[in-house]
Amino acid sequence: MAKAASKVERRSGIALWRQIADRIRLAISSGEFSERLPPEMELAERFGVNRHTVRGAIAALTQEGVLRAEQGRGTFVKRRRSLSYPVGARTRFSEGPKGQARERRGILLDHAVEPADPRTAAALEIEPGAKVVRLETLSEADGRAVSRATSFFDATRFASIDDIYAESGSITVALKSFGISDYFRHSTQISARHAGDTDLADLKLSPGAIVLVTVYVNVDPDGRPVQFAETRFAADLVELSVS
Amino acid sequence: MAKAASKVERRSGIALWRQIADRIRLAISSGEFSERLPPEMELAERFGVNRHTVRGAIAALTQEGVLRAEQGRGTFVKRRRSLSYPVGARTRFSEGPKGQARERRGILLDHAVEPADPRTAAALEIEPGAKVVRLETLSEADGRAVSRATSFFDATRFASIDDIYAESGSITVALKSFGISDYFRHSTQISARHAGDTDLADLKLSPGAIVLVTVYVNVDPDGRPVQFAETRFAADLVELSVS
DNA sequence: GTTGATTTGTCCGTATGTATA
DNA sequence: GTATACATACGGACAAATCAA
Repeated sequence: MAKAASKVERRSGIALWRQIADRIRLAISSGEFSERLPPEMELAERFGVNRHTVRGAIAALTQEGVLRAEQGRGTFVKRRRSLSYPVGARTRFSEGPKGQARERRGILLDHAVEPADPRTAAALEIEPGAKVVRLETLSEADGRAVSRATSFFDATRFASIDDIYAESGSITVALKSFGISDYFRHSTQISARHAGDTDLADLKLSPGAIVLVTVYVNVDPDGRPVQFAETRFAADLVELSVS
Repeated sequence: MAKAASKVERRSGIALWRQIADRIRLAISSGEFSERLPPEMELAERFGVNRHTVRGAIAALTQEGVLRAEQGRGTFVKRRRSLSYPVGARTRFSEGPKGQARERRGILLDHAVEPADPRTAAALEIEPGAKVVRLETLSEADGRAVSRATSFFDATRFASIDDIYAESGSITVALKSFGISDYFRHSTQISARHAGDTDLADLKLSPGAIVLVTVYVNVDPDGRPVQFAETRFAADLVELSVS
């Protein structure tokens, strides 16, 4: 790839230090800065700004846990392996990040029984307005929040699925207790957008952060829909893998 | 979904008017504002800011082509359908957006023959440093730039593939002229990040925009890799569909 | 061990942009 | 439109830590 042209835009509504922070984060993820960052003066010259402005960007990234600055030595990139989640017919989150054996848990943030909106009803193949259970869940890997999900289940089939999820922290286990020993991913829609307020807070992201959004339906072996859900992944931590 | 909590953050490095512009864009894409925006005063109250700040946000979105303000009548949402691209074993871009029949074309921006870096060599199963053809391409649907791709081909097998792509605007057609009548998607990695400078320019995006990134290998019927590529989609225009 | 070069950390002051009233 | 408060960006200077000659 060509080296990035040093174009930071003024009066764009985004502070220079934040634009530069984003650029540095990008350069790290693209492997341009692998271990150590260039000195502040060099970065300032490259981006065409004052050294203090670069320091602002570095301070933000340090706060974010991306960088670690050491007086007199330099600024270093904190190593953070990216997680790869599989997406396909046999996708289930309990499998977690592919390959990497990691400590993983699901946390129930909130739950409610409510009437299904038209889109949810269509996905679950029930009457619009029929009662559904909504679960708001958070998934952590190695103590780091990686995804936030909103799931819907038919309330007549899966009453009190919230209790079982709260205990087990696993959709797979929860469904098993309702006699669903196996299930399949019917379809997955993938998009990306800026994180909203609640995701920003729950996933501990900084403003402007990106979430990878998957919207999907899981069906039982008979092809009956059991779960309609939207999962939002912190895009700087995970990638999705289709095979 | 719950109504968005009105929390715009100060001293976050992002001007309030831009945060609000992002929120409005989000509300539009989630269908909350489908046709007409609420009055400026109502928005100001909702986000907890001054009316002038909301006007700044609306001005930016109007400039961006998302909104259209009419004197005395209100502010209206310019309709823009989102494109859905399939991802799977039989994925090829010439199929284009699923379902929607649209005018679609591929444009060759640049090409070069160069030694393969280790990652490319591994993906194409050739010796590191062996010559590869690199194609930089842009895809448009209905005259709107939707994706930017960087592709690599083994230069000994696919010499002058650039010429054929430039003529046909299609990878499928180009490969066919080399005797590859059919091919399969071996694997796809999906991630999301802020658009870099060149993508910003080529896809005509505004700073801070998001790209959906797919990295993949296409193989011929014998399982031999033929193409290693990264495609970057404008995230506000497209979603990916795995089935 | 000393010196000098390099690099991050902190202080000053000033000008401009952003947001409110 | 005007006034006020605060955040952003710049420029310079110096202190503190590190490293190598």
